[in-house]
Amino acid sequence: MDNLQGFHRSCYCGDLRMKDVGKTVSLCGWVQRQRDLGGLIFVDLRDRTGLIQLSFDDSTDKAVFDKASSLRSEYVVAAVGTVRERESKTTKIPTGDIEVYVRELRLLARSETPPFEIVEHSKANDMLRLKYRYLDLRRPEMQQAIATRHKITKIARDYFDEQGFLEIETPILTKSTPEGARDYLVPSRVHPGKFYALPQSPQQYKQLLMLSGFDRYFQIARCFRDEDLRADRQPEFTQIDLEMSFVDEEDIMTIQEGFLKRVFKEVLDVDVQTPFCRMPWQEAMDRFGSDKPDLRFGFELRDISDIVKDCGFGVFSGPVAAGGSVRLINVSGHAADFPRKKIDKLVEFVKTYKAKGLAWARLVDGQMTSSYAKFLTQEENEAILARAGAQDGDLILIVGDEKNTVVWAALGALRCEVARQLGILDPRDFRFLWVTEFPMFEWSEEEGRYQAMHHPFTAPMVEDEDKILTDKANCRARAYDIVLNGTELGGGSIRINTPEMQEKAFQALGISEEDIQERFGHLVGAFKFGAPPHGGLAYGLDRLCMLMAGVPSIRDVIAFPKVQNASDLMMACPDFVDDKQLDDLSIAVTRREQEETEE
RNA sequence: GGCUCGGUAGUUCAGUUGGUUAGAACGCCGGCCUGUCACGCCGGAGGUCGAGGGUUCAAGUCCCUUCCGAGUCGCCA
Repeated sequence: MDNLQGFHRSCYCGDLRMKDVGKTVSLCGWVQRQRDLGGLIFVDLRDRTGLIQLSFDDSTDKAVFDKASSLRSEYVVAAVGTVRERESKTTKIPTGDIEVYVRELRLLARSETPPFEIVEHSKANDMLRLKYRYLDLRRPEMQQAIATRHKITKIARDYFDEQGFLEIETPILTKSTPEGARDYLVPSRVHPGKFYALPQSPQQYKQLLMLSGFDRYFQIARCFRDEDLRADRQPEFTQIDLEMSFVDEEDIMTIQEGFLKRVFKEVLDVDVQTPFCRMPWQEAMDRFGSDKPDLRFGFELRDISDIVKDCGFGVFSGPVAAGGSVRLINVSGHAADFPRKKIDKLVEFVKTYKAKGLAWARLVDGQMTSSYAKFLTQEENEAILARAGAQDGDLILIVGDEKNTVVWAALGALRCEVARQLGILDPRDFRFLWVTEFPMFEWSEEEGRYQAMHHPFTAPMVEDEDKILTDKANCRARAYDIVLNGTELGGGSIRINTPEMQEKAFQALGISEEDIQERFGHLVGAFKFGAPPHGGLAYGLDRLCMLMAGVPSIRDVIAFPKVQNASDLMMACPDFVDDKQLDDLSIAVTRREQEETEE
């Protein structure tokens, strides 16, 4: 085994080109592949910039040649040699016109055969890749994704700095706030029985920073939520978190549009048009069945409750009578893409959203086949088709339910599902949208009370202020989400800045005076000392990176992500700890998973 | 917590109505080879079929339980 003494890298592998022919270069990296042709050896050397071919032949020093002969995949080497034009070129790699004819070779580390090949477009399954994440990260697409993430955070820092924002760190050890997601708790030796919580977001700190006069704050903030995972949800994730004083919604949105425009231009060379489209929450639900609509395609929802409310078909008239609705989407021009079998699958699909079923009509060659038409009058059928704007070749899909939330959820998801199945979603087509005028409150079936839809510090819309106690269902908030292609990229609001309004908001949520003091006393107390009008926003950085990198999961843009049960396969954590540690923390464990019996 | 899908050489997969010694490709090891780049040619090693239990003369295959992974509903102020 050799060492690096006296060796200094002169350049990276992937940067070399024809213009470098004749130069002597010193390179380091991993052996991608060795091809031993007998009297001639080729080695593809890889670093984070790409591949370069090293060559060795009968003019090579015997000891160097023999060392090259012993190289295997993922060995770490350093080489000194001359860049020369290849005898036979390839366009498969950017450095395919040249090679480095090696005169000095150092073997710095051997490698066992890796558990999967370190190649682009790896077919190895997720479990294996995550267990050996350090090897997975060697692959070019992972290197690119992590580099893209770096660029995005770099631009965020530059941009917000230029806009006068201060980056301020807030505590990781903080206070549990039972509203919202479950907290990760952290015990402390010096406080038996008491716990810190890891922050779900720096929300209260950043509002206090506004009160302190910092005016414009931002932070690349790690956040923690002990909830179940999804492709776009990890238990620890990163927000680009920001807050501004003396602003309204427009000020905040304008700043964000500037940021997103710049980040898309500099990272992807994509020009996004500003200002972005804006849409009240109610319109988003009525047209798309979702508060994060994907605007890359149509198939918008249409309400047909008025047409079917008195019809003889209980599946339609029932929901309307019960206060719900019947709505449809027209998968225009795609009836031929959805034969009966595929429609049957769609029926099962909507059932996962609690819809009881899916009525449908296909218009093919002037003929309508339908699951429901025979139960309705000709006038009703014609009215439905007219409402759908139906033409030959269209597929109409209808969901009715006594709860509008079910209709929206089912059809909202269905329009995305059919678009996905049709393959019409272009990942390079970026459609931004601000969703505004969110409801202030949301009815919780589980709790049997209204809960804050955003968080309890969100200001009500000025014209709805008097509804906060009297008409909760129709009280709208000064909250906004930034949505991109069906993904909620971020959200924020104008906050309450007076103790009077904050008290009203807590009252509306049914939080007792005692609870207010105990849980939010610090914030309420602070607001007595002159809080400026303020508001802000937080991006899900991981989601932004995911969409910009064009990958299907935020795991692909996080160096060391966790799997669905929130464990880390590489580090094998969480894990049991010594009784001594528990004793120091005054913690008694009452329930534990089956510990694997070893030996 | 629910639903759906998956787990077979190092890897990616195939494996028929339950029936001989569980196959292929890539990778790996050895040999040969001077222009390869998915190098080529010859030879070789490599399996607790996720785990446990059951049915059966016989289980990778059927049944039950369980573990692990993915997607999703609930959940995510």
